[in-house]
Amino acid sequence: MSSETTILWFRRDLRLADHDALNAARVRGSCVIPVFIWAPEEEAPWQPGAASRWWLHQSLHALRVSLRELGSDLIIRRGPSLDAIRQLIAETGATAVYWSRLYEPAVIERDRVIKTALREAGIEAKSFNAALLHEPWTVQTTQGKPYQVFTPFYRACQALGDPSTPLKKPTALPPIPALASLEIDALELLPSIRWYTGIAAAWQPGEEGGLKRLGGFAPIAPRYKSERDRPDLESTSRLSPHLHFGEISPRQVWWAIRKAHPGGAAEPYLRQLIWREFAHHLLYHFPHTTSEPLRPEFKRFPWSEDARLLRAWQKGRTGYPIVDAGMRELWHTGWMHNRVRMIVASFLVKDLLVPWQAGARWFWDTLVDADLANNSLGWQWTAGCGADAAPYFRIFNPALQGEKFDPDGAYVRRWVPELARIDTRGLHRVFERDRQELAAAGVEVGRDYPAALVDHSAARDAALAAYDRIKRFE
DNA sequence: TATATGTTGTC
DNA sequence: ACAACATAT
Repeated sequence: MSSETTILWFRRDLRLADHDALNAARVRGSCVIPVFIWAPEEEAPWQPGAASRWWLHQSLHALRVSLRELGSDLIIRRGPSLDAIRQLIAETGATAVYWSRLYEPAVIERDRVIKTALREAGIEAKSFNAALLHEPWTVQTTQGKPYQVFTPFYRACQALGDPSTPLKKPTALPPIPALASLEIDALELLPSIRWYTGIAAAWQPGEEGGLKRLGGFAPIAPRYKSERDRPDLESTSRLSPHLHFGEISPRQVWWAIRKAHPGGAAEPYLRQLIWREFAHHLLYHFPHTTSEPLRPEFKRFPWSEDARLLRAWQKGRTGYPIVDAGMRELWHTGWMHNRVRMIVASFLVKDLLVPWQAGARWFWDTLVDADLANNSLGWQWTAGCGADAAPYFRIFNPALQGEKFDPDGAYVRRWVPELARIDTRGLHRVFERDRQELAAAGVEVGRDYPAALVDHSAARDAALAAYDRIKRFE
């Protein structure tokens, strides 16, 4: 009996369907012991932020309910992870530990140490893929090197063909012996101040919530092609937090979309899944890019460390309506539309000249889908210092972007209600309008809505001049 | 998945 | 007057 006991170590694979490690553990023997170990310090310097912890709390609850429905349970312990695993082995006589791989540098190193220690102790330690269509070392250039440009990476992935079809969720699981477990509340993942009510209203964490979201999105996925850039519409999948926590797998998403649209009408969306793969590829092969620019010349970029500017951006008080709408959507819901992420990021980095790392940190703490791979890629792309980077001179004009992608102003009116009565023409450039006109809509700039933090045209010139300075010494 | 500006074409 | 396009950043 004990020789068949397998510890199933859950981390960010919080689902029961399409779970290779779970499947292998069931095949191996009659006893599977699901465990979650809370050890945030092992992920330093990128331990989960506040929004992620809220999500994790909910997701662990959902996973525990699902496991109990199938006759099993979720044992919850505190780290250090290796100590907790050893303790469980002593308590259960387990002879194997299975888990799903992650790709953050600190986690890779932690897992490597644990795998080695377990094997030296005669335990079968085995990891599985659960998070990616193609793991980072399975895609390489003809030179055998990692990709640094998206399009060739995308083609290489296409050449690898469709992933295997997802595994079904088990209908029953073996019962587990009586073991001590913490309550989820004991992990204190929820903040003492209840700032998360807006987040709770917007999301259903957990496998069921993820599958519901996928089921709702798959039929309308073709809309993604034409409406993806419209934050005032609901045309994106909003699957990112579910994917981050592994509540659904990219294989499940891939096949649900493919089967709903065999003609290829949803290819633009599937291409975005490959961006996610690309981000993990880069994180794995260039692990320093979480904090350092991939292009070294950006190390001497003359950033401004103006805390006042950073704070205004964080609070959504920049005086640029589309930027403020995005930052407030983020604060209230733990999420921001991707087009708006690019706009607010460009504003922070290029208009305010605040280091991209400061923006990445804020996103890390406030996004429910905060993901080290995606976050690092996104910020470096915006700053122009990363792989496949936007050339530095691509500077978003927040007024133009607003007019183009929020043409009716509905997104701004929703998240910046003090501007709700201003007519659409000129809503996105409220700083250019005269006082009387705004007074008629009940707005006094500087009292009801902040004056523009910087003049975009001048800020653009300053950013280009700063870039010119680092370029000259290339 | 950029923008500002200048030139050319069309009415 | 303004769209369409080219080009520099």
